[in-house]
Amino acid sequence: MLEKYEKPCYNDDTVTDYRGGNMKAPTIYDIAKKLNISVATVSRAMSPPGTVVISEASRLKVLQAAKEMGYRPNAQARALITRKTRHIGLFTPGILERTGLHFARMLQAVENVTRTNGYHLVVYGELDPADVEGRLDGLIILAHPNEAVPIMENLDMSSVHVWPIFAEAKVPSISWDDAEGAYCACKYLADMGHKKIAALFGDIVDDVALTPKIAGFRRAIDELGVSSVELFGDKYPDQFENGYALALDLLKSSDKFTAIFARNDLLAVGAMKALRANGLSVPDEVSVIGYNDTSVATCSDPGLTSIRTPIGETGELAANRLISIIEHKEMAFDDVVLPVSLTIRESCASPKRV
Amino acid sequence: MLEKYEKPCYNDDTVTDYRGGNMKAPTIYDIAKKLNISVATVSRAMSPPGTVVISEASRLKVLQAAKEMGYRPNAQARALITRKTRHIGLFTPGILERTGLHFARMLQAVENVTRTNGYHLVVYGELDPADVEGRLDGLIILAHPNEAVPIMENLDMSSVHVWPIFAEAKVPSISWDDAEGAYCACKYLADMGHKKIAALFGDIVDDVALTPKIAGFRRAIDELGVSSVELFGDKYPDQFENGYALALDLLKSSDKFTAIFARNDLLAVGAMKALRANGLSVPDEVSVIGYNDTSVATCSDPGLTSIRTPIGETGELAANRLISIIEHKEMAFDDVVLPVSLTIRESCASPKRV
DNA sequence: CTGAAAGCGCTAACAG
DNA sequence: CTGTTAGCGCTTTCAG
Repeated sequence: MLEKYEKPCYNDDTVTDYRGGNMKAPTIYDIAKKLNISVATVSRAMSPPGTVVISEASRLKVLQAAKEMGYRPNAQARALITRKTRHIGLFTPGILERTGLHFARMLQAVENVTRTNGYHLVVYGELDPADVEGRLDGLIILAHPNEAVPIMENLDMSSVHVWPIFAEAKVPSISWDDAEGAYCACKYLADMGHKKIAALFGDIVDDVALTPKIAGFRRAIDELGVSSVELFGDKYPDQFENGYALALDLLKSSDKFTAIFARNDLLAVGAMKALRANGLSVPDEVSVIGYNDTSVATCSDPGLTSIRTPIGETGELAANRLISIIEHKEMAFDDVVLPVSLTIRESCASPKRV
Repeated sequence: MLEKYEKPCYNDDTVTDYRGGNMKAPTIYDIAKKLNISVATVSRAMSPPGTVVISEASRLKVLQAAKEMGYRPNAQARALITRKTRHIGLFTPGILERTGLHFARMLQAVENVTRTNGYHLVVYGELDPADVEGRLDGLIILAHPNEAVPIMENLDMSSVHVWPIFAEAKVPSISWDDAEGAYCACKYLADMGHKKIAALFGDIVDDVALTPKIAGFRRAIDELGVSSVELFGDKYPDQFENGYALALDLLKSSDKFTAIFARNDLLAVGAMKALRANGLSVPDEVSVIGYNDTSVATCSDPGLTSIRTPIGETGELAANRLISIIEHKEMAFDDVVLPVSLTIRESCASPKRV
């Protein structure tokens, strides 16, 4: 009976535990041989229940033997024929600089979803579409449109784009509402009674990712009838230092602002430091509100009131959607814009300074 | 001439650019057919120069055709036969909670090294050795020994362990010198004139990862002839809150400390906040030194003097060493302990309070 | 130096 | 429901 298998069987019949020795890993041929059945049946037993025709008895018998023998399906052989690698990529250029403090939160969410669904997450700080072709089932692009678009255009696989602004209609996108966030921050300040709000935008004006925040801020200013000063520019590579420098500029001018809205938390805490260095207390004399609600907001003193952006949720959603697309549960989906919220701490109060 | 190839050729002769149409990707058979040579020669041309016998003329001819046809080697087919996947894993449980603020720095370094060497980095927040078997060429284990050891014992591949303490002699390890770090912090304080130093250790005493810090701290205390108070316990899940609470406990006691050494930066800034809340100024009345030199140290006010641990360097070294092992350039290497350093900011000064 | 042929371990028709 | 068989795309002896 055993002779009919032409494929070589490397392991003899005494194999009970692959880990025990240093022989080659058992294959479906070894299982088939041991059970006197065909490799096809073994293969069928290995595929997810319900996706293939096989008797319950066979499935159980094979699974049992496989367990005893320490069998592990060979991912490469499977991928070679199914054309699915069960790898999902995450492209995130400038892990530290750009995505900064958000990154761990995002990665954790994405990794959790991919792993739970049986995918392996491959992380790239740089990416050439050519050398991931055929290695990935799909890609999550966590990048500024400037970097994302060239990738998307040459990519031969499913992908989703995550960024607080839409990049392209061609690729499904997940983002969060930065216009609303900036509006909300500004309104919070105005509602407290602030009449002149300074905005620390930092980066260069034509940065597409900054646009929604500027728009939201300006809309609030107009609607709420308060006045504003907008500060741009980033002299230093470090956001904290930029916040410090920008706030200093602000103080040198004669603007009678009583509140500062910062484009991100680092800029905000930098500004707070400059304020204190100039004898101004936060929030008694000047209120400061940050953006992103990162760990620096939690541990600054006073605690920084900040707009919370749904980083983790975004990552989770992106991963889930990508998997749906890959598995054809969902061929396409509408772009999603997640809401932001306000985390109130101690850095804002009604204005006392005039 | 062409009939001799039994393997099917899916692409006709007009193929010039795979991207142009939606036919299947070209294989070595397509190249061989076009060039009227054997697939063996094509295969040889694809392997790294010098590793295989082939005439320079053939190699160039094949490479040229491959480029024109948009050929990409199939990673799975190659892996199936070579038994090398060119994937390296990074196991890092509790990406956010545990590895916290370091994580991005470490990941960036590791990703950079792996990518530069032609490897793809797969990240795992949880890992069962069974389901990475055969998918990875090696694994970087960035985990507390409690989590690392069970993994290492069941792992069937090369691995290196990264943690500020040795876990096992069996696996090469890279770490940094926390004993020296704690000593150095304490000495810095003592040299400034502090006579009683409080240590905020936070976590439970028997945590193996804490041991070197405690040992280093105590050695400094003994050698330098200063006195100390050690505080343990973590009431809250959040380190910042723990720092705050621990400092409060300290203030309630009658200890006449003038300086605080904190086990990590978050604990330190939490303590600074508690100090200020009690009307004590840093560093005028109490000096505070942190550990790890993370982003919160940079942006706290006053800037937190902190022990810098070489996270990025560690990741880089770990990845390089692992690759050396995988490629048999280095069969084994000595465990490495990287030095730490002191980053001086504004949170420490000579004691004025008595 | 090059070609023919044998697989790597697995899945998927296609028969039975 | 199960077995046979033909590959997936590539590397690697082994001849020539």
